[in-house]
Amino acid sequence: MPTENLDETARQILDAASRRFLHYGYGKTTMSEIAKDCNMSTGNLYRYFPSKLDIAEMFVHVLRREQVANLRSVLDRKDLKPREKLREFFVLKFKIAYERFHDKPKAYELSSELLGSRPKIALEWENAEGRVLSEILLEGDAQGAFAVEDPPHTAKILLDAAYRFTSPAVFHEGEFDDLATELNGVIDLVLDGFSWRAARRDTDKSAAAGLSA
Amino acid sequence: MPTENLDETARQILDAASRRFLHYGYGKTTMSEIAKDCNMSTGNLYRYFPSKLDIAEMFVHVLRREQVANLRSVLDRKDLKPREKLREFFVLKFKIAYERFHDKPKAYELSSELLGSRPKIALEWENAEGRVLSEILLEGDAQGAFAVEDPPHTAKILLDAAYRFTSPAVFHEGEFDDLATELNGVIDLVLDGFSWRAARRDTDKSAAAGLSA
DNA sequence: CGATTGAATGTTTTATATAATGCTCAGGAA
DNA sequence: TTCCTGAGCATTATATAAAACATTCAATCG
Repeated sequence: MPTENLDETARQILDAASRRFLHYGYGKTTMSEIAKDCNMSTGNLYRYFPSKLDIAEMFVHVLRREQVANLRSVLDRKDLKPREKLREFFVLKFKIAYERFHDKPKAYELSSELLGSRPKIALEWENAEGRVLSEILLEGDAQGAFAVEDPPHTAKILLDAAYRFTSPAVFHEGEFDDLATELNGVIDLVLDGFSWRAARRDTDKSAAAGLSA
Repeated sequence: MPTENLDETARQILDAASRRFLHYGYGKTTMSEIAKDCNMSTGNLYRYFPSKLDIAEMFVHVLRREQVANLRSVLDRKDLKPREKLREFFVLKFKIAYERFHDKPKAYELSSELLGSRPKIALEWENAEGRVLSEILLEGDAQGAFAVEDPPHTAKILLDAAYRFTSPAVFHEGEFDDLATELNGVIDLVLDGFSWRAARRDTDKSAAAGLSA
């Protein structure tokens, strides 16, 4: 469902719907409003999208794609070492989650509404982020910073450990700084875990070398 | 608000209310039903509890106290080493959370309802659990298994890292085993982090010893 | 023939009326 | 004085009617 191969008309519909979703929210925008914005009838909308919910899905799909691209940009930063990339990944993810809840209430409302009816797409998001994280881990592993046997699995573990700072459930006003501090505490601990594993792998290696020698 | 220094009448009210809460849920039990169960008038209930919500608060207070006592029992297990206690603490916490959602829907409904109106009491629960966890950390630190500068702070970090497995938000049928596996993955990583810190502390010590010698 | 329309349809939201409930308090019983 | 009652008030929940809505499709258009 990439947005590139969208019909011109479909894109027009998506744009009109997006504007209304952001401004008024999902529940408060009607199909006839979208149709009127596009100078067409309601019936014609259904030639391009199976339902209103599918328009919403495409809308958040675009949003999430931007966010994942944003996270992926951490991979390209030459100024960061692997461990710093890992931290930056989660700090950025935390910021994105916070802003989604804090500055874009309508987008947040839309996300929740969508996840209520289409729980599966949350898995897609997790997988997309997991893939980026896996690449960070793989790069770090190659450079000796981490000792990761199974990057996708480890990525999942890490996303679990940071879940509190990305779940929209418990953001309260002013908690931002406290949560950011705690997130860094979690990352510190996790990085120390990787240090241990990397050191263990080194000793195992030299032990094996010693045996074979 | 300990339950011990409760008036006889207050306890009677609490018992009657508890039975109805568990069986019918908070919304579906009325003050006059509770009063009838106690052979008294509705007005009299208010001599012992400020409001219906306060009865509910006392009710879940009792439940949570049992759960915290349950978690604390991990501390006394002679057969477990500190690291195993840490793991057992979180596995047990996970099971409790799962069962609360899975087998006792009414109790869960009550918890959510209460947290909606009294967000602060979630902090009390966290603190109570944090205190137990701090003790585990302190004991492990004394035995050299962990290197914990600030047990309460580290406890908070650990509770954050395990948040996903204790938050009621995303339990879905059948997910239990997968989540349990992932929880153990998180604990593995965290324990490796402690191993690293303990090893670092040892080398620091011997370095200092070497200097002073 | 593919693209579009807009009235018709069944469902969901919303507005309104009605009943039930949480809570108070003036007074009564012990 | 202390404990308790229960009718009364204000609020909240439930049931019902009305309006709005998402979706469909036979008919129209280019």
